[in-house]
Amino acid sequence: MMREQNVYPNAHTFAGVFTAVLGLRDPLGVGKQAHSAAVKIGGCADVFVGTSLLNMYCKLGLVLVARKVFDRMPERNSVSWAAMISGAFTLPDVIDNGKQIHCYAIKNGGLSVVSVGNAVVTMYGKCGRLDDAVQAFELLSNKNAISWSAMITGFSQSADSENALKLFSKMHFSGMMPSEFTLVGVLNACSDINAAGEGKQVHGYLVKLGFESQIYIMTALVDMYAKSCCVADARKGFDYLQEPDIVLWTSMIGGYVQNGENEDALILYGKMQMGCILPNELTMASVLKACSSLAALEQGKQIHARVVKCGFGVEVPIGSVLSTMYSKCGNLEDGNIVFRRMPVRDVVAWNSMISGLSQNGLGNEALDLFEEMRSEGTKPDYVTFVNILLACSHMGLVERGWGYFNMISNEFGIVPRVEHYACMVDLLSRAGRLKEAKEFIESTTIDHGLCLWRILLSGCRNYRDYELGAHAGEKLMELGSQESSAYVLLLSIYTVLGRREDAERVRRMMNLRGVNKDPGCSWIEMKSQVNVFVVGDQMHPQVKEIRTENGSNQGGNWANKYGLNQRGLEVIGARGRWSHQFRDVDEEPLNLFNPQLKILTLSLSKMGSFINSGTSA
DNA sequence: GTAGGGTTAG
Repeated sequence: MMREQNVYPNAHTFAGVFTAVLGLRDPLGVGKQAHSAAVKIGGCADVFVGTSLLNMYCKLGLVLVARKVFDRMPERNSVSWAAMISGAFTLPDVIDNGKQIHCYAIKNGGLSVVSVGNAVVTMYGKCGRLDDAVQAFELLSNKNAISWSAMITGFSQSADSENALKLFSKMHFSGMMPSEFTLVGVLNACSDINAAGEGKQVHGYLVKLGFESQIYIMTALVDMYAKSCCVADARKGFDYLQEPDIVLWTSMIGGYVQNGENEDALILYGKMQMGCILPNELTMASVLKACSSLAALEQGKQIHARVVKCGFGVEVPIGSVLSTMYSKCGNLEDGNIVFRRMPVRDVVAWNSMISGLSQNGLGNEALDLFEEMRSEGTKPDYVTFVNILLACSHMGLVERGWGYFNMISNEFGIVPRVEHYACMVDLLSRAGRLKEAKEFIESTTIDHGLCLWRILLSGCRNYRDYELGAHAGEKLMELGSQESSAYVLLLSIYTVLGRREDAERVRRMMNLRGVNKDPGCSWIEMKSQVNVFVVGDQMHPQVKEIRTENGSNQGGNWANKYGLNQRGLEVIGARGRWSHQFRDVDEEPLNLFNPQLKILTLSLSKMGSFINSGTSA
């Protein structure tokens, strides 16, 4: 408005602008614009303006940029120094210095001032020093809502959600009214432990207090429902607010992705673009993940183009998901290019590329990359080992697999998870060492529910070990499995063995437990069209070519091009699996009226037009 | 003093 009225800003106007942008939702873009405008009129030479600018960059986490500004300042005052110093602290510095300041405050009676005490609680909470935070919290003689919120948020941010909830209930009974900050902390705690029940109670409570139109609260609420697998409830919350901001859009899109509703995620993204809402890096990461899960290469490329247009680059997290997206679509070269171009590669980025290689059948390369990762000093995490063990599994490297399995705890001090045990059972089963796999399952004390037996069962199917298969199948039934494939397999085993009574028992159990047989299906995108294949499917217009040309050894045949195997059902890459959803057990009459399939094909075509219209602009 | 993200999976 000021500029509309032809009043030109002077240097000091910009100082105000730099401070004001920090309150915006997407401060960096506006801040950078203001920065270059200020440079044009030479405003940054002013100590006051320069200090506001470096303060802005510090608050946005861009300490190096702030340092550049600082170094170029012709004049600095105590505020500039303070801003630069506080911006440059790293976490260990903060803890050490925070402790000193804490002592200083105690000595000088500062803690009797509640705001100082609250700051201490917040500081310890943010650093994950919960014991210290609790101590500081309990020492507060007169706690206000901020004190309670600080402590609750501290718990929930340090993944101690149970204590967050306990403290919230204590706060409630003490008669203290919660603020929006309290409720955001509590909702995050609920989503962290998947406590939809508690989350709903908090939801009811906050409606009573009239907080439901507050955008921070609604975002936390949407996230809570999405993380508790109540994506429809999340959507209700999203629709409730008339003007969702980019964070709320991103939460909802991400909520769909987390729940595997990738088509809905892309449709919502299309809608967002129609509303001319600008995405940010986090939005793009979620949307790309949706493309990656769908193996929708064309959509993914378009969104990649948009990422470039927005100037987002291939930093974490976009780089990781882009690399995954290309690898999952069988385009390892581009996946690798993205990976190599990432300026900083964290453990997730390495994991992406390792899994890309292993999924495409390049297990040795995956293991080499793991070594490269270690030599570059990146510490592997538990996902790294899942990928490594899967690579061993694909190549049948049993002994090396054992080596890596032991390495998890021995060399890296990571407690092996169910996933690692599952990989080992998979590795042993695929290698035909079924007895060993069974002994491994029986020897472990880890709480694996059903999954290890299920993996062994499919291994037994591949090697036609009926006896062991029946054992695994019975275990699954005994443990109350709801999965149709286990029952179907067990049924066919007993049929083959002629054990009619047992077969009949399995059938009765299926009816009793209401286990349904869903046909397996896969899909692949070719030239912007999604081809869906269902078990026993003869409906594809080119099904003849798909079925007959496959199996012949001519180079570049349909099998390689379309990634279909002989049965024409399972989507496989040229050198391995990709985009494969369900594997079928026995041939089942085809149900093309399965509502899920309809949704899949229809929504993909719809969303194509949304996205095209969005990116061609 | 508050909200959203990427890597695994039979």
